[in-house]
Amino acid sequence: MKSIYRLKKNYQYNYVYKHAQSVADKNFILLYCTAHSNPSKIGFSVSKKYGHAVQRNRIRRQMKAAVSAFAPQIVAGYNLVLIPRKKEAYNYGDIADSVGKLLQKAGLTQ
RNA sequence: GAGACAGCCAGACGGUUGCGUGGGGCAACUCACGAGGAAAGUCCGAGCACCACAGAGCAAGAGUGCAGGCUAACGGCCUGUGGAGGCGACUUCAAGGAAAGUGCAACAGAAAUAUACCGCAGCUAACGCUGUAAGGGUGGAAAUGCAGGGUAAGAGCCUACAUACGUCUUGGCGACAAUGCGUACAUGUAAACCCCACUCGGUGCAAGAAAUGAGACCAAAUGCCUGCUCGGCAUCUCGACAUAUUCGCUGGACGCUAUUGGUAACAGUAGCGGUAGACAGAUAACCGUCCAAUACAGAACUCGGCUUACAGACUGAACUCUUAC
RNA sequence: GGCACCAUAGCCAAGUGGUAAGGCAGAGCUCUGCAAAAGCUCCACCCCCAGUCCGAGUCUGGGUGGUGCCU
Repeated sequence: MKSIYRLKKNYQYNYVYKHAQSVADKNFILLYCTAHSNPSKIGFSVSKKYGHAVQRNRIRRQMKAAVSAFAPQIVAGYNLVLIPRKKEAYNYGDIADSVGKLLQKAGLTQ
């Protein structure tokens, strides 16, 4: 997943947090709001409560891999933030399912 | 069979799809490299940068504390000395000074740095007086322990063996050790203040440098150098969505191997190697084979240590004890 | 990334190395016809592990968790 598809700045994250709509299931929370970005940009936020650095890096990489699988289908003009909910370890199949369902539920896939 | 010491590894190989940095190419694309022994804690020591070149004096504060060596330096390491532990191989210790001074030692106990409650012995008709510190009891600590002599009863009062201190000689670079002689006086606490010796300027890459935009304006004050006195330096403010851009940024007191010197830490010489550099921050997803199995854990300026976390293996010298033959 | 600070009962907290003050809350008892108020009593592994000391909440070292500041 190329870095141009990602949110970079703190103000971008703050904007999403303030203006976002959200959808969630037991695994993830997905925040999204309209923006002038084309294609859409996505950021990942993993809390320190989730675990130490190795665990946080692992869940972030798995989220990136799952999102990049859906990347061609995502509608342009949105900024997204994806946040994990569970504290236990994930397996990749569940992550991919959840992300796909959430994107569909939010109406962001073509 | 049970231990003791030293060291090393931290899954490997392959396939498909992807990520970061750098090189090549007009481009499509392609090639190379891509987290650790602790990257962690930030506990010490340095480099580097700015403050003045890191300064002078005074005061205060902080740290270290057996000896010799190693190191760029260190509070680190090595080899010893002494204490403590272990049958032993061996392990371990913030290990100067209590005779410079001050403070503290609750409760218990007769008495806590000075004493005589019970007791023992002598004298006395008795009250009591004198001598004593064997024994009892309290306490973490009560005038060195134990045996013999000695005595009215006792007591280093005397003697042997220990213990502690002082001192001569000898050995050792030294810490110190051994023998002899003398003494038995000095409670503990410095991880209480303190004394002695040595060391320490401050801030940390969010240090700092360059370039760019806007608005003021050339004056005597402001700021900084940890307190004071000197001495000195710099020179406006704001913004860029509180980390704009580029640099700092990775080749070093570097690593590995061999050899020489050294008990060792380490040092010298020769050869070989090229080893992340991001800025929302790169190692992932799926699968196959081997394996008994994969722990602790993710670089953010860089090194040397220390401390803490850690599954499972492996190696060395053949070191100690016990049992059997 | 760097630099500082804190941790004592459910909550707020005091605490010179020598028995852990106090307030609120909670539980029990007294009082009352029943309550409230009042009074009495109870409620602590001083964050954890080592060390120094005769003796650590306090002193020293290490760890855990939390808080603040630095452009």
